[in-house]
Amino acid sequence: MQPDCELMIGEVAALTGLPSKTIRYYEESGIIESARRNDNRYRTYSQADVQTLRFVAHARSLGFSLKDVGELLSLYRDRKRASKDVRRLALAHLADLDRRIADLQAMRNTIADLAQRCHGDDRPECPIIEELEGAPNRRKR
Amino acid sequence: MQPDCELMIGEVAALTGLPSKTIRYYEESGIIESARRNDNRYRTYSQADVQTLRFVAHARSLGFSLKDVGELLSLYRDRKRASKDVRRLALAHLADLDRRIADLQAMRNTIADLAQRCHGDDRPECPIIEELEGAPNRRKR
DNA sequence: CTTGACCTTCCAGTTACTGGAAACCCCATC
DNA sequence: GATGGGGTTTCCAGTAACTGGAAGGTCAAG
Repeated sequence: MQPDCELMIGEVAALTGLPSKTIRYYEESGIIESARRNDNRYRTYSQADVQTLRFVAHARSLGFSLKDVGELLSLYRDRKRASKDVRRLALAHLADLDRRIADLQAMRNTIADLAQRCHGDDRPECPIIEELEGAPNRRKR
Repeated sequence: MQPDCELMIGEVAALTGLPSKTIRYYEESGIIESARRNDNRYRTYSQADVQTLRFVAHARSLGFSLKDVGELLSLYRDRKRASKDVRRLALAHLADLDRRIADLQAMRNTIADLAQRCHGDDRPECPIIEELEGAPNRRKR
């Protein structure tokens, strides 16, 4: 692969694992800068662009929001970044993940318990329905 | 509280913990049937409506989608329901929750590991950025 | 010259709400 | 009677991060 061969969006999609649509969406939403165009008005990408998109894809796969990804990208590009800024972002995300996991886990445990107590036969009696009929648990917000 | 006193939406909101907006939204999206109106065209609700909305709120708080809530509601109303139908819904939801928890947990562990290895000082070296720079982990889909 | 595989833009739909605007209703007060 | 306050109504828009589809341009092969 030549160092400066220009790639089209489909090739970049194949290289990054991101759908072309998503790459265009990232451009449109300002997460990456607008791609150069060739004579046909087709977007063209360099290897550096592929690297940037891989960074984005990886950050997204770790659950960072696009907003966070934008900040991570600018830290990534900043050679003088302070690692504490990166770490702060990561820790905030970690806390968010923990919150979401705890919420889901609580639901999961309740559902598992109810499902386990439900006969699951042709009769109408059902602890699941009965539970839903009762007062909802306090949901913290 | 009289048995058949008609409540206005704000009172129902207070009784169910659901915002008025959300109650209107549930009506509009067909999850509950359209409320009767009084002379002012204000929505009025019975105690039975409050009970239905509590059911909905509780199911939502357990993470069921509105679509699922619709099905649960019709099972709730069906005196001849088979508990296995309820259970099937619950088990599908459980599987979904487990999938989502596992996904989040994997992210969480990676982030926690990276954050722990990051010095978090004023220097630019950062394992978090380095990880994101590398190839993204295969994400199953 | 047509076909097929790309690419382009634009619009709509997804989920479950939430916020805000403009207007109406009712009651209490000045 | 005017005003104010608190409810209510409808409608429109925005959220997050895409995804699907339509209509049309470009290019190489057959």
